[in-house]
Amino acid sequence: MKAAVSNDGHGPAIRAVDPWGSPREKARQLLNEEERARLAGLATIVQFRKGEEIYREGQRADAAFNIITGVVKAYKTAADNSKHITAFLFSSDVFGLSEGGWCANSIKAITPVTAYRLPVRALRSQFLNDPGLEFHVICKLIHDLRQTQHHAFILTRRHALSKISMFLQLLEYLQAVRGEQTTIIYLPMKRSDIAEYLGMSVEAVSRAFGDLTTRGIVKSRDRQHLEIVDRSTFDKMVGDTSISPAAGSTTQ
Amino acid sequence: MKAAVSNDGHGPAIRAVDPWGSPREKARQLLNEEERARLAGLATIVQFRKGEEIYREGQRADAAFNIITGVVKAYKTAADNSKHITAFLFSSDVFGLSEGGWCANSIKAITPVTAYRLPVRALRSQFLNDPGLEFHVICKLIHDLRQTQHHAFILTRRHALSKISMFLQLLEYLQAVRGEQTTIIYLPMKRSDIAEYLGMSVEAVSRAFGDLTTRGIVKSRDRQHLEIVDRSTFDKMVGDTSISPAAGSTTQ
DNA sequence: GCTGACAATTGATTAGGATCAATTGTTCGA
DNA sequence: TCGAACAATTGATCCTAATCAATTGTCAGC
Repeated sequence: MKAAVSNDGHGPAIRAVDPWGSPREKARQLLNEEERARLAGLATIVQFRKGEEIYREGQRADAAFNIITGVVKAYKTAADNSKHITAFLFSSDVFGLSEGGWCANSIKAITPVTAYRLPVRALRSQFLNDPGLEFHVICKLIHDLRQTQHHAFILTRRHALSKISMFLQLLEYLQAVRGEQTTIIYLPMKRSDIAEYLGMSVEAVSRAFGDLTTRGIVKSRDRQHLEIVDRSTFDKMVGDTSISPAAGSTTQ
Repeated sequence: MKAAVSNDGHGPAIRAVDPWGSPREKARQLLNEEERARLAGLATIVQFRKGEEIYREGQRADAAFNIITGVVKAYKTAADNSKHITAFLFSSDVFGLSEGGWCANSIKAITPVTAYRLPVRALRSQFLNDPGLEFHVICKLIHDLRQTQHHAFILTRRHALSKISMFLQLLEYLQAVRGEQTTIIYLPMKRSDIAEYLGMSVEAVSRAFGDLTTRGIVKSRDRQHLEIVDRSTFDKMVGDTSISPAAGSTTQ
């Protein structure tokens, strides 16, 4: 299986301020190398096409997935058929871990995706043998909770520019902890996905990107790749009312 | 210790729609009765005055708390000194459970509070003896995650009325799962707390309550107690674009 | 009961985003 | 390569909530 990302925190070029505290980002990955190895035999590799729905909210969850490459969105569908995106998930993120055995979110691939598929039955038996696994689940949950709290905080921002800036900061940060380059921010998702994640209209998203570009704060190669050129102004947009970093991770 | 709330789900008068799936609300309580009993000797009972800060974000977390009576708010302070309230916690809620050993949020009593105080050292040793405890932590985390996701969803609502209605629905629901009456909704927190929780101005909060009253949807005894009199209209305000319920609880 | 500090409401104005509508840009399969 | 379906942008208008400002209401301590 793919080796755990070597960057376990204070890697080379993490420009992005850590909004959630010390980058204990291994938590994002459910398993460490040893456990991955132990589960390797049980896992199969699966592929999904771009746009493919991996599972639907309310469905029986019969397997958990561990993304190898690609990006996925997790969302809930409201009564009026509008969507609320709860998270974007990237390589080595885990999803489908269910408590009750049902999916709380729908999951859809927004790029082609390769992933390890772990049947819950196998996972369950592994749980009985390996008590340390529970600890990793706890870490993963704490990580998700922290992420979701940060998401909620972004959603409280009044201005479109503020939301978009914080979103870019988030993507940059996630690239950093994945050990990827951070000069160019990769936006695999559609503008409408961003809108649904940030609770704003597509038009507002578009205009916010336009503003950032016009003001010379960012420069975009194409729709999906963008670079922050005026860092200090950018930081001001974000940091204006950004949350003060917490040292650790806590439930509540 | 106080016995676990008898209502473990399908109690008598849960009018409120469950926005998060099956009411597996025991998860809110970290410990079951047996475990409470086992920890009883280690716990001390502590009291906090209204307005008292129980601990501050970034502080070392040397104890976890289990609320007996009273209400508490968890919040983060932004750089510009503005506050973002992440959660309101009620009786039998747990807080202060930390992974890294540091608090991620500040906690302040918004009413007089009585709570069990569990030193982390005692808790830690208990963890070694009792493997089932980890499972309860997982349940608690899943519960918190679900709550926070719902909070994020509320924050995406465009209209003040929608946010306030969903907030009232949430309070009503929480009263129901705590086994309290649900005809009158108790609002222990200040308007400014609600504003900080919902990402809106105090004035907007005030006007939204005014609107609901004027339209005859709610009736308020006093600042802190309010009753929903026109249920169908109320449900329409909420359900307009409310999220469809999920059957279970899942991470992502 | 008074009084001062704080909480909540109410009013007027304004700024920002939602919405509607139309255009341009992109992608992918025939 | 072309064209159709979808994605993104741009423009104009409307509407809501933020903001500023002033008033009223509430409560704790004297």
